[in-house]
Amino acid sequence: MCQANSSNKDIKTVCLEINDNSWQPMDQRTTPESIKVACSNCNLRELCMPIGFNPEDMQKLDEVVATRRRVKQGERLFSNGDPFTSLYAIRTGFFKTCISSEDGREQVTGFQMAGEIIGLDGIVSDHHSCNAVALEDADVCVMPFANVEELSREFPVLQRHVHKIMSREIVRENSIMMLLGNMRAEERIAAFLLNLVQRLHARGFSQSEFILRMTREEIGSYLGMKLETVSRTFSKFSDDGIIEVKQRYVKIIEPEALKKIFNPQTCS
Amino acid sequence: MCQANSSNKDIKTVCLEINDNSWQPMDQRTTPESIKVACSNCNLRELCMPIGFNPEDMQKLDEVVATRRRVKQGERLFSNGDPFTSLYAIRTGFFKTCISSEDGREQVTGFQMAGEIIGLDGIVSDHHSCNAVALEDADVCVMPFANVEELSREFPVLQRHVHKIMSREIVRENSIMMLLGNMRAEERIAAFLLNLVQRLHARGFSQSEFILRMTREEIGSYLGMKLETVSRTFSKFSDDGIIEVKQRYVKIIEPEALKKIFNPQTCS
DNA sequence: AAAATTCTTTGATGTAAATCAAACAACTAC
DNA sequence: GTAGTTGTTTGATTTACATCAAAGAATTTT
Repeated sequence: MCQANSSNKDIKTVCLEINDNSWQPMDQRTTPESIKVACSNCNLRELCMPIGFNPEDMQKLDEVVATRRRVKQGERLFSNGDPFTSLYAIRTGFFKTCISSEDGREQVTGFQMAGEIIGLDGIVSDHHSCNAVALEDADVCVMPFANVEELSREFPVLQRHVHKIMSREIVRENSIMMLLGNMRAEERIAAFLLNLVQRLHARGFSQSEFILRMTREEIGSYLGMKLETVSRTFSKFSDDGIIEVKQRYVKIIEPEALKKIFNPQTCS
Repeated sequence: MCQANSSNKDIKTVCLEINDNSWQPMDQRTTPESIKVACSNCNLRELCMPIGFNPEDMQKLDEVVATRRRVKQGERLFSNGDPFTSLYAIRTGFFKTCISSEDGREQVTGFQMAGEIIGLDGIVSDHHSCNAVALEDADVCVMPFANVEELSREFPVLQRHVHKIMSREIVRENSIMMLLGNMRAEERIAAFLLNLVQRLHARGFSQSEFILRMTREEIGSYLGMKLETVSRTFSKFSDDGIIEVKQRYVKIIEPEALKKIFNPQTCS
């Protein structure tokens, strides 16, 4: 979730800004695990919580979050088969969710960043059906699903919000199906980059440059292609002057060109 | 949704059985549109509604369904861009949902049969983001989403049920992503056939034979392959003695062989 | 019943992406 | 700092599936 603005120095700065929790009351600063935190004064509130609450309702809404949990890079927030108890709101960090077939093939089903909700897969069977892996050190708000449901019954605006989050995930996956079923490698990569930069921009990062949190292999798994093809496509875009790539650093030079590749129709 | 048991004659018989509504009270028999119907005495209740209601609660639950609506083969229940108002429970018939990119490429995102819920895509933006097309004459229960949400607040078991339905859809789409991203043509077709027959069997149809409601092209669109490849794969399975195919009629001769193709690991 | 349309099958050929392979860059551990 | 590990790039070759094409069923229209 740390994004470059122009140089390596800037990367660090931005990371500090978003990870820094010194603006929070002392009793909410980071300690080992399980710290009671409040949505009411979280700067990500408008991303993961409904808007339009009056102050006293907002206070009640804080009850939805039980604790906070740190997940180190490479560790799992939950795994396939784990009992489902909670949804998780990402405060900082970056996750991938993935499933694997019995014969070991892995499919990345999504990349999630701050303000996004993770764990919806577990509701249907009371067990998680995917793994959620932190791609960088992360910090999540643990929302026991019983709390979510109870408060949803009390607050229609929260209820609607929960429904929208689930519906959004369904719609997102629909568009991934379109990507996987109908698009060629260049179109997939263009769509991927545009989606990523759009979400990052909504979180206050640059519209043009960022640091990838995932490997070429993980991108390929998400987009249904091999890591070599991901790498070649990046190189191709770079040769064409559409993007600048240096390992995990990406700068979008010609966003319109990317949009045109993704969707030949709408753009000119 | 009408499935053969052994001959064309049987197909008609089964269709009649499931479409026949003479068991219903006179005032609920089919007329042009908008007939009040009750979940409490619907034979699909256990598929689309939560179980474990006591009789008086069940009565209240009937309020979730406002009307019924007939959709003729080829017609749409809703289209991309339509305002979202309701979820639909399929009583009879068979649907596909699909999205299309601006340049006209179509992606089938699902096939839905009796007892399944359709329309969840519309919640997030208050507008539908896909088309729902009847692949055969269909009859759906219209459930205004406002009713669903209101009753959900009153009945936790209904609330949980709605959440599970949405989560199930997310998990289904996850597995389609695995299919599209990692599997070869034969594996996709094997998975498709096994899934279809399993759902049909849960509805009282044969475990081994059925009539496809969709074209080769629609199957291909769902599975990310061309209609010729679908046809060739069917022919291959037929040559191998795994299935019997004659146009839309399919009989599964060797279910274990299909499972083995779908998942080389778990089976023998 | 004939004609038109839609859907399916099968064959021949082409191609985008996978696979195989090797060098190189970056990061981690000692 | 060096060795080992992990991730990335690029080239050569292969392949699964797409594309093109044409004939044959099945269904619908007239």
